[in-house]
Formats: sequence, structure tokens, C-alpha cells
Amino acid sequence: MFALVDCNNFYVSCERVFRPDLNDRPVVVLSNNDGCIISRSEEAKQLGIKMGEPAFKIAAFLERNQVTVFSSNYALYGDLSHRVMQTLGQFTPELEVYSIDEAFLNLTGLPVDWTAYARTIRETVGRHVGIPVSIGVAPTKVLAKVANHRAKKIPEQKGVCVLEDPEEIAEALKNLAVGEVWGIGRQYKKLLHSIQVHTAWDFLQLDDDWVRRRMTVVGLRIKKELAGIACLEMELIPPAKKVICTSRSFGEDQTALAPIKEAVATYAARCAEKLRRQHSSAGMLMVFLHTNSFKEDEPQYARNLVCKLPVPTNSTIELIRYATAALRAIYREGYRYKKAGVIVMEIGPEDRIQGSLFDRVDREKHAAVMRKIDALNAKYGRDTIKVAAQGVGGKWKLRQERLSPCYTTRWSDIIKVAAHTGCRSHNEVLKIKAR
DNA sequence: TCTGGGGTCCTAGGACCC
DNA sequence: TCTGGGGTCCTAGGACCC
Repeated sequence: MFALVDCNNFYVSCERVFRPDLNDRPVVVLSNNDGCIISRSEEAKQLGIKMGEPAFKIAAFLERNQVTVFSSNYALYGDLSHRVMQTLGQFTPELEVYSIDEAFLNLTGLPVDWTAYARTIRETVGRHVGIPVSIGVAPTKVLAKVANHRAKKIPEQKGVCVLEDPEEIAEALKNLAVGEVWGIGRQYKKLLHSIQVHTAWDFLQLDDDWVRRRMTVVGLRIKKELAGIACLEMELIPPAKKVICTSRSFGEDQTALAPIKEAVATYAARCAEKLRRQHSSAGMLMVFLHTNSFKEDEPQYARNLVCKLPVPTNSTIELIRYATAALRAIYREGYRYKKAGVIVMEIGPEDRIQGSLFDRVDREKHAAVMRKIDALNAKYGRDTIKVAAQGVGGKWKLRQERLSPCYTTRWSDIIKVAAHTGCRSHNEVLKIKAR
């Protein structure tokens, strides 16, 4: 049996952990650059606010309905996610962290009443971290997703749903729109609707050959999983990434090369950090740059450049050097640029690198410097030490006008609690802290 | 003024090899 | 009426996920 634990409206729930005054109120969290709505509280959903809606389009509506709006605070969400996962780990020998807000637990061999067990998990996460979760339990991962969907949508389930009995499973599939099935997206939904397949149950009645032909082996696997045949295994150790991308829209459109160069250098540095974290090096690097395609009346420009690196590397210094050179090659004056990014590819283990006869880089020295930089930045905060090319904070940086404090990851943002002898002013609290 | 960011897997077709 | 058989590697494009 697999359990799928999914945090409800995760980013909004994270903000509410330290703002209980926002419980029962409409709250949304915006994407990077305060662009789109990417997390909504139930109350916000009730108001009809859509996932992915550009915030500027409904700014007046949000104001009118007193919706609390947050910029995304990934330091906070990442930390709370980690705490949720740690708690879940206590309930199973096999935990697969599937995304920032979801995990699969293998419950096989745990001789328990699944419903009671799931309730315990749910209560424990709530008590330890303060994040509400929904739990689906079933014999396959895809069915656990189905169960999770029910746990969330049907109020009487109170956040937990177990699907084990074949008749119960059939009933659930008959009541599930085919587009809601994990792995069936917009295109496949359209295809299936065109042949009168509307529910997960209809899909299960299709001919295997047809599914294989039109939806590849991936579709066939989904079908088998729905039939109760487990094809998807637990992934206990996250596999190393094969491609790593760091890209951002700029806080404001950029025209000059200098600030874009700082941005690209910073993205290259992030890629290098991600590579080192998974003990990999990259053999190829791509830089891309483009204008805002939404502004149809402005001149458009989009280009990318791929460079093959002479020797695979994860050195920030080296990657920045290639990335900025690539940027210089594709940058053209006279455009208003919106976004740039760095992608590293041909990723392999850092300790198995094909050298080059003509290599003049002292790789051991780079590696030693990177180790020191990573250690310092881990201790004192990101970018305590950085390469000068990254600049010191320009207009290209993200717009984050409604950022909440990093309650759990930054000393200066830690929450202050006044003593019970009476309500102390902020200044008094600071004095107490100083003492 | 304002529209996110980061990934994976599969298939078809072409180039090439013996 | 008819044109061998068996492979690999690479790329582009399309689907999906959070």
C-alpha cells in the first residue's frame, strides 16, 4: 500500500503558520517577480480566483475583497517542506519526496488500520509543523493520487481517504474526470474526450493497444496502475539532475549589457552551486536572452547560445566566464530585455571527468576554493562570498514587494514573543534581546 | 507599469556503422 | 514483380509533472 501525502495550498499554509490571523481569510501567494497567482487559500478559490492568473489583471479585485497577497518566500517554504518530510519519515521506512509539498510513503508491511494510521500522520504533521495535509492510501501510486484527490475534495473524508476494496475503487474511478488522473494532461484529455472517454473508469475500459499506440507506454502504465497493478516504484534516492536551469524575469526590463551580465553571472553561479550540491559537473552550457513577448508592439528578440566546455566543470568562476562570453555574443543593443537564463547540460559525476591535454585550469585549486565558498555561504548566508561579476544588487533583481519574513531561516526575522507580564512594546523587546 | 520557474520521459526520423 | 538485416546515436518535438 502506498500513501500520498500532499500539503494543502502549501505556500499559503506556510504563510499562515506564522500568521494565524489569516486563517479563514482569503490569501494568495504570487510567483517570482510578483507575476501570477500560484497558491490560493480555500477562501480565495471560493472568490473565483484562478490558478496562474496574472496578479496585475485582478489587482483591483484582490483589493476590493481584502485578499492578503504574498510574494513567494522560497526560503520559508523550503524549510517548512523539509520539516514536513522529516516528520513523515518517522512513519515509514520508505519515503519518496516527490515535490516540495508531496511525498509517497510505502506502507507495505505495516500491520495497521490504514485510516487510523493516516489520521495519526495528519495530526502529527499538524502538531509538529502546523501545515494541514491530505492523505490518500491505495495499492498503487496512481490510485493513491486518486484517493488523495477524494481526501481533499470530499469534506466528509476529513483529509484522509483509503481505497483498497475493488468495488470502492471502481466507484471512485467512475466519479473521477479523466483529466484529473495523474499523467493525463490537457492534450490527452482532449484526445480521450474525442472518443467519448470522460471518466477514469471509461479510460480503464479502453483497449491496451489503442492506449499504447496513442499515449505511448506512459499511458499504458497509467492504465495498469488504475487497474491496481503497480508499475511505478518508490524512488528513495532522488536521481541526479540531467539538466539544470536557472532563469528569471527581470524586475524591470533591461536595455544595457552591464546589468544583464550581472544577472547572467548570478544565474551561472546558482547553476554551479546546484551542480556541486549533487556532486556533478557539466560539459555544456547554454545562455538565453529574450524580450517580453507579451508586448507585441515592441521589437522582439530571442536568442540562445550553447557552448561545449573543454573540460566538464562545476566551478562558479569558470561557468561565469563562459556564460558571460556567450551573453556578449548574443546581446544586441536596441531591445528591452525581459528575461535571461543559464542552462547546464551533459551532467556527470564530478569525480569522473575526461581531462584535456591542453587544459590550463588548475582544477584542484578551483575545487578547493569552491569548497571554502560553499562552507562560508552555508554558514553566513547566500552570497556572503561571490564573484565580482555578479554585481552588488541591480535593477534586474526580482520584484518582491510583499515578502514575508524568513521566520525560520534568518536570525533577524525570528519571531518575537512578548513576556506575559504585559504587552511590551517592540522597543522593550529589543532591549530585552540586547540584554 | 504589470504575464513564473524547473524538471522528466518518449517517439520518430535521419545519419551513420558493419 | 522486384530492392538485406541489424544496429547506435542524435535531435526535435510533444507529452507530462510540480
